[in-house]
Amino acid sequence: MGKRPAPYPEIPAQPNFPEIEARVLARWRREKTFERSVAQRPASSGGAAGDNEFVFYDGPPFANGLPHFGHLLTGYVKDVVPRYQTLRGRRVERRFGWDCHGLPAEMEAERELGVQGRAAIRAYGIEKFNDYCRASVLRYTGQWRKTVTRAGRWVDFENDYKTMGLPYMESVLWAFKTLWDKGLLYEGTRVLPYSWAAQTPLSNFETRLDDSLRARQDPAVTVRFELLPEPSQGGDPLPTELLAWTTTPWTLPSNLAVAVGPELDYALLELDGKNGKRRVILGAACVQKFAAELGAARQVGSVKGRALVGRRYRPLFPFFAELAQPAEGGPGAFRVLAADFVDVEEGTGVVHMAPGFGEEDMEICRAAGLPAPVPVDEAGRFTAEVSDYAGMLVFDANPKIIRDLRERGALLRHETIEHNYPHCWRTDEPLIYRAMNSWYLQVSRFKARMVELNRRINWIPGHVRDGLFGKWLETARDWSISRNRFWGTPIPVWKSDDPQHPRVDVYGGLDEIERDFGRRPRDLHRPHIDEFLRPNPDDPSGKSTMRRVPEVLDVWFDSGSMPFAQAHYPFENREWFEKHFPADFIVEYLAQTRGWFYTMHVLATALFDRHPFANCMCHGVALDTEGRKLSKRLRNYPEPEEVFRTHGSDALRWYLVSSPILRGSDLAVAKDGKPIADVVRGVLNPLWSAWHFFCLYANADGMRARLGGGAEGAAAEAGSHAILDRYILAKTRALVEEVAKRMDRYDLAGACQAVAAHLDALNNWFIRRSRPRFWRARNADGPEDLDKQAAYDTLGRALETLCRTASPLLPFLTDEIYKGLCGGESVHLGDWPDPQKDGLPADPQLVADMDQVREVCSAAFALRRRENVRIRQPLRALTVAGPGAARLRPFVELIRDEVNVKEVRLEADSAGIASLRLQVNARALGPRLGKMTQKIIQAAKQGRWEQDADGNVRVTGEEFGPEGLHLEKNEFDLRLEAREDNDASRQGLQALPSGEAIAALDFRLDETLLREGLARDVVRVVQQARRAAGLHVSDRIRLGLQLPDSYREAVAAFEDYVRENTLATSISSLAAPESDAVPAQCFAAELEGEPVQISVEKAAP
RNA sequence: GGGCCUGUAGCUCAGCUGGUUAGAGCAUCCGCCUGAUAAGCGGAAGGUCCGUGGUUCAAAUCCACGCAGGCCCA
Repeated sequence: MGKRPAPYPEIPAQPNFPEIEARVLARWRREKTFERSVAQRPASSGGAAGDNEFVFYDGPPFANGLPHFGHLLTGYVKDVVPRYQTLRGRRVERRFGWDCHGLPAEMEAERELGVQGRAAIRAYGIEKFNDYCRASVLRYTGQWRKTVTRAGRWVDFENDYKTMGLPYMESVLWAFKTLWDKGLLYEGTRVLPYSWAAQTPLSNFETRLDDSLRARQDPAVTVRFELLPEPSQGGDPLPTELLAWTTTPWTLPSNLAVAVGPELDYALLELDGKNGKRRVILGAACVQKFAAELGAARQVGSVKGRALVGRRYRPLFPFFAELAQPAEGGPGAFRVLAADFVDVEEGTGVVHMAPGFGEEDMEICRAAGLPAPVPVDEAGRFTAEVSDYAGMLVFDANPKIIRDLRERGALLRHETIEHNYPHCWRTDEPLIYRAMNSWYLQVSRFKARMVELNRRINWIPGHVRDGLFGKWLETARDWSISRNRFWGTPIPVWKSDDPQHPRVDVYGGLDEIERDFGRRPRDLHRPHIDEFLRPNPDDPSGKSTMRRVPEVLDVWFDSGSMPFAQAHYPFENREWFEKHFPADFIVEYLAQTRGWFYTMHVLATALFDRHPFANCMCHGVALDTEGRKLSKRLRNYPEPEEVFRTHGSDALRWYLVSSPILRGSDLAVAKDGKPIADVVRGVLNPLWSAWHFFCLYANADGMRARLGGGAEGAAAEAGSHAILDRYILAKTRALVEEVAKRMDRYDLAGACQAVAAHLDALNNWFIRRSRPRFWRARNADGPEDLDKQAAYDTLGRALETLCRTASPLLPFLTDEIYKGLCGGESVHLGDWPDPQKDGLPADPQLVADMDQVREVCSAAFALRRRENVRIRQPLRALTVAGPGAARLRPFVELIRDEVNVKEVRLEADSAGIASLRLQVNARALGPRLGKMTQKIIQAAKQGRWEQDADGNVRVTGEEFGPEGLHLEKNEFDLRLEAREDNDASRQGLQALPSGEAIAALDFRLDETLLREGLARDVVRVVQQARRAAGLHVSDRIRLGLQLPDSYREAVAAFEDYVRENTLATSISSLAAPESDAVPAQCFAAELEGEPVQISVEKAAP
């Protein structure tokens, strides 16, 4: 008999997953699998153009940083969903994008070039600076590509988009111009969060990114503002001062007013000072806080804030003293103003106002006709206007300012407070608030529409729509879109440089610029674009020039433009854009509700009156086990490269995608990566194990599974075991449907759970129960071979379908198995399983029955455990009694084998061993009977009920009257329970959890049963010896045994059994050893404490 | 100060369109099988469902008020 060729790969039981992944990656690259998986799906299904596309937008990462753990998580989701949709037949194009502009790039360039600040950059040369930025932002693209590729993420790097590309930027200009034409842009002066370190204002949402709020210690001072006598009221009887509190002493030199709450009560205190009596005014509710300083003071009156409004005071500093004189009939500076926002929670109820440095200050002061001087330069240093502190960084000036106040007698209290203070997300330096000129998008005008359009978006998790994002939209403010920087899309506005001849031009594209300037920009970046000058057409003298304003656009304007700018819309691809907007799906981390999600929504609403994406998934943040953010500095996370090397990408993918982080919560990642190893153990190994089993036996038998249809037919032909075939195929169908349902809802974790549960059914039920069918010797075309073929067909089909179903979740492993199983093309080029075409029967009843079978077996095992009887010991009989028992008829063989009994009896009547318990269906009963429900539940629990011959059930008891209370059929279930006083002897009883049947195991043993049990014990030790000897599962052996008497007798009585189950061609007795030494070729073991020896010798086949 | 989320077994989390006895995985304990897998399988133990009130015949689930944690906004 010649050796049959192995139809399947010879694979190890313990695979090296990283090695497999490397192989699969090489194959994908060689066979251009990704490209083909996209290309083979038509964009339209024959209906409307593009109707077969699933549109995915890839949020562009900042290009000049390296990919980190968080990117991997997002990347996996960005891969799983498109792979799934591709299987479903959709065309899913995936363009990678690079976010090139903005502060991150500029900061890095400043650092590396040693050029700090705007003035230094101008001196260095804007062109050289920007050239440096351009080169540096693409520095890590290679590393990105490598990591993303290694993670198995399929994305198109060739056809990527870059926000610094000319076409992209031209689309951004178009957006600006379009918004301008709609009247949604304006230029204005406002107080903005300003990063003096980065020398630029930030948008309100940039200050909210990540952990920009950080604890910081600052001085808090309480200062005295000395009121000037009020001649009209005859003057104050004594010198009087207002107390004000601030945590930004450096703004005091710019103080122009103080504000009080008009309706608040203020206390008038009198105290003795060095220079005689004086009076102090502060919020009545705040007096207590200043007990230390004002303890000796007497309250001599109280006054409403309203009454203080208009009073003048002496400026603390001389720098802006001239503003006390009203400019054009206004009231002038250094007066008490009214402001509703003033409260007495913090401070004194009197608020110092520096309109150049506070948003509310500016509003209040502007209403009072006051200017907003800003004596602080771009770098956060005082200007010459404030001569005493000129050149000092404002925070550094605090101590000197406080000292000067003290010397001047203007300081009441100096303390230090720790508070949360916003910091610059790029430089980590504290921000200041500063009046700036800026360009604004008037978001407040279409806020309501954004809220409306948001209702069309499906957010995952759902609460984000009306919660985090919805609430944020409702409070949206105008967006400061300009930055006083260099590396960005230029604001396309040209202004006349002569105010006598004003003119403003806005350009929305290269053609328009060429038309007016006579040449076409080849690069829209500064400084080139700044060189486009022309005479002002509105100036008859011809002397003034149109010059571009210096600002560039906020980088978030770039990324918000991604849906149209990536396609150079509207200059090209008009149709393409229409078909790819809005996106079907995007995913980023939760904080992008302030970033990319938000800016896309703003621009989509303003420009197109549409929502930009239909399904948006927000995931949480990965933290370490201490709850800290993952940081390079702390090295508190498993290195991705290391995980790839040890466990592989599929394990990491599964770990992340199956975790609650996808539902928006945070995930604690253990640095040691143990949970990832658990994925290997719990998911990858079992899947591999099933495949290994298949290969092992199929190769030994030289048989192939027939996958192309007919498996079901083959299963039907086969004998008694075919029910397992039908079961696993029906179970597989249920899996396919469950995973589809989950994936369609973007519940990736749920899909993982379904796959993991299925693996258990496949390995620990179908395969384990089917093993004898794979063991049996071939017998050319006998019934054994038909059954064997059916088993291979079924297992092959189950594996093949499982691979296709799980391929988005485990793209490497499933492709490796699929290729070995089916040959030919990658699993990722196939279709989602179709139960009809793939012959997967729908049989929920069979699946439910099999679940019941497993319950019966579990019950039997529990009974054995209770009685301390090992499973190898055959027992006389298992009885399953109850109305549900008959359904198990087709499974008796299976149960008999699994629980090791000689007979399985199914009986409808369980009266002898079980009693009935009434379980009322409260859901049905409640609406009908209301209050009575609880009493009925009580009665049922106490067994106060009767059943008549027709099966009618009445609960009895005084409260239900003499007749009792009749229950309708749908209002109760009768469940079986083991009877304490059962009439069976030596029987263990265990009710099934379903209550439909009760299992009774007969533990009475006789000589034969005992012997068989011992024979099985012998078989077990022989199997251990086989394994120890390194034999193949199908090798035949000559078996030698040296056993205690009882076992020898058992082997003699069950010799055939022992031979069959150990593949022994002969069994002989070994001579009793003369010493304790074990002969070299023998395997030593113990049976019930007695030493035994076994020799296994490979026999001819 | 306001908003959103979270609070369930030792740990990580399901369940929460109200329905009697609250589940899973991991960890623990006990045991078992073994001609694929000991990186396996089974069984058991483990819970005032954060608290207090309320609605209801019935609350982990709905409502109110708290408490604790996270995030966001003032």
